[in-house]
Amino acid sequence: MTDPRWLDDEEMRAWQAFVATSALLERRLDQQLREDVGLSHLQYGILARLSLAEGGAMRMTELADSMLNSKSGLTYQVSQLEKAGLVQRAPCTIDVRGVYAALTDEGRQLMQRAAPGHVALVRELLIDALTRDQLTAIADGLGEASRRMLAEQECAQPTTP
Amino acid sequence: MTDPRWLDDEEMRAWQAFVATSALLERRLDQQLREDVGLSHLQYGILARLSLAEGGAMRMTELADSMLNSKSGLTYQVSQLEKAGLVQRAPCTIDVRGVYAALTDEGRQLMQRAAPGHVALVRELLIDALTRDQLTAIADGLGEASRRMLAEQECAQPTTP
DNA sequence: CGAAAGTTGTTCGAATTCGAATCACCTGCT
DNA sequence: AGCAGGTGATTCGAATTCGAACAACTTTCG
Repeated sequence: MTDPRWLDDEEMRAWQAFVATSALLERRLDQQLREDVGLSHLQYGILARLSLAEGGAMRMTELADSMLNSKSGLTYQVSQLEKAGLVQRAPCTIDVRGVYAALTDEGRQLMQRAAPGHVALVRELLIDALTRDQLTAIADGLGEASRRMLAEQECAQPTTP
Repeated sequence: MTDPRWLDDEEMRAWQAFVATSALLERRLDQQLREDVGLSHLQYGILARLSLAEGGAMRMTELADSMLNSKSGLTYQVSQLEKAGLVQRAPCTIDVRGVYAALTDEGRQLMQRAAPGHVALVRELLIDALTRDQLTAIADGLGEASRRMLAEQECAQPTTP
């Protein structure tokens, strides 16, 4: 536990830019989605993930894992979305404990209304601020970073003495 | 409001990498700080910001603006930090309404204990996953993006007819 | 001066988050 | 079969978040 390598100027610049962008972007996207279609960014994320899934439905845990969220947080949000008629729960036949969250027609329609504006804002605030080279560097670099974190997460090997 | 330019593969790859990294990193840093020194990432951020300030003190609004946080959120967190003895409020002599949040000795000491581990984790999870070129691209690209968002924010020109 | 308008920080209520505990159920092993 | 341990989803309480409303003060300008 010696003195760790501090961040040099360039590293600090990258780190601060990353944190600032992350915070500002999250706030803006959330705000726009709210006044646009009445969804939080997280709720949009859930619906978006479901849109991509086979049949517009996923098991709760699978959905929770694919999002940032904890399982209890997902239970709450899916309940909210269900109240709003955008998602419907369905029992799982293979495993009685299991629950599917399935996109409703209304949910799909809302996504079609929400997506263009959302994508446009992502483009305006982030993508269009980047050169093509920067875009590639970010895709590669952050892709690698997130892959590492995800891989680490799955190594929960129990050491049973 | 025609069909907006969708994201192409490369853009999508960058966007997803960014979102994933942002979420995973935030979670990990928060978790480590909590078990290391009992601070949330936000609280650490507040103390870090104060450390850099002249005399270890800042006005509440200035502090709130420099962080992501809303003013009410800051009031809450500073109260928490004050309870923990890491920060102390002080009245502002120039403006009676004003309040300074000032780092205490204890707060400064805690930061000295917290910083090395925090920096080490930032390095491990993000910095060390990037090549030097990627680091520079991120610093430049995301720096530009965050600068644009901040600039936009300050243009709240009232249109008084 | 002195009223109108803007700032500053806090308080309030509602919504959201998390982790721990819980209950019901599946799986593997003997 | 039957038990031990693991898994899936929910519920609960505590902590945190936000925006709107507020009170106190400052600034601006006629």
